[in-house]
Amino acid sequence: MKDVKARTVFVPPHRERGLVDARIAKAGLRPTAQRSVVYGVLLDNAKDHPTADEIFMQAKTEKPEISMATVYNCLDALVKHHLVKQVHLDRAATRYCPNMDEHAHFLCETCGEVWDFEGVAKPRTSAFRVPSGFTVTQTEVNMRGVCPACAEQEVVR
Amino acid sequence: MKDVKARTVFVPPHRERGLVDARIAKAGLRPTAQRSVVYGVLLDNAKDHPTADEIFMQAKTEKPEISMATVYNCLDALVKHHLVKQVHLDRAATRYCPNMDEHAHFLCETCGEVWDFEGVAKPRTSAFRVPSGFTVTQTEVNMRGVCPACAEQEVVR
DNA sequence: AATAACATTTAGAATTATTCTAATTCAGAT
DNA sequence: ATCTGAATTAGAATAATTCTAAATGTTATT
Repeated sequence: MKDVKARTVFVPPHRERGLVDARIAKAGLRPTAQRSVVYGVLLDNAKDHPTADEIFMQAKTEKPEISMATVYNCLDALVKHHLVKQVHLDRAATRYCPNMDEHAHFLCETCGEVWDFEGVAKPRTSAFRVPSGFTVTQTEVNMRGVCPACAEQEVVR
Repeated sequence: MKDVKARTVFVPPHRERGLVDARIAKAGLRPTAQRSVVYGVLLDNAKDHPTADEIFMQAKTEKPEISMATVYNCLDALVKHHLVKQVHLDRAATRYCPNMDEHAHFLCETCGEVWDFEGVAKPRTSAFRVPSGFTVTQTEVNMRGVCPACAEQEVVR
């Protein structure tokens, strides 16, 4: 539904050398070349919520030998170490999100684009009534509807 | 991870004949035999959040000729007509939920059981900050953690 | 009641995302 | 240098879902 933009092979300027590795190390993971590339790609395309396959295609431009299995391995490791979140919006491929701040996801049902909605209620807020005895470690809020651009289109049509 | 209990072929007493069909019709769908069985199975096992496959297996006990494709067709139709919700908790098979009241889902990461948490904030509440221009038609709240039973086990171990 | 038009169901093939496997490579410790 | 365990790799395997084309069922029309 969406294409990852083409890009030259060198590391983008805003992805500072070492910063990515430092974050990976701090999370308790060994910063291998593959993990750095995968996490870097994700940080560069945070707003796109790419799928494993999209990440794979992009990662290959930086590291042509990387394999799909490795992308999955890396993503799993990053998820397990709380650097990345999985987003499950529909039957389609899992999307990945490096924004660990509290936020919701919005899927436009017309164009398929995914958006971040910042500042939703924290899980501990009174808004959520968690029965006693349950321990909640993660909360995912997914919305669906129509984005402004598609709503505009609809009016015109 | 979970088994649908075996059951005899006759329609369970609490699933009143006609009620299921009436609901389907009211939603704007023709109440075919297959749709009634699928929706009926779902209503009977609402708390289980069954997958398409689990629904298929159960539906076969009532209607042995039913096919998997039909189960998917029926579920899609029921979802489209707002009688049933899809639940996307993880990479695994989509689960289906006939409880259309506002509620959240909780996945126990230890036992895989899914629970309904009633009474969460409605999407329009101030808890969710939806940027202007976006129309939200549906909100899904998914939590994960440990359920009371599994927490108990952990202490014992 | 017969027919046409259309929707639904069916079995099985096809697709797609993800996981698994076994061999290889790599990094850090000795 | 060498050992050891972790990470990576290609490709096969699996599992959920979708697609396809034929058959069946339903409704509206005559």
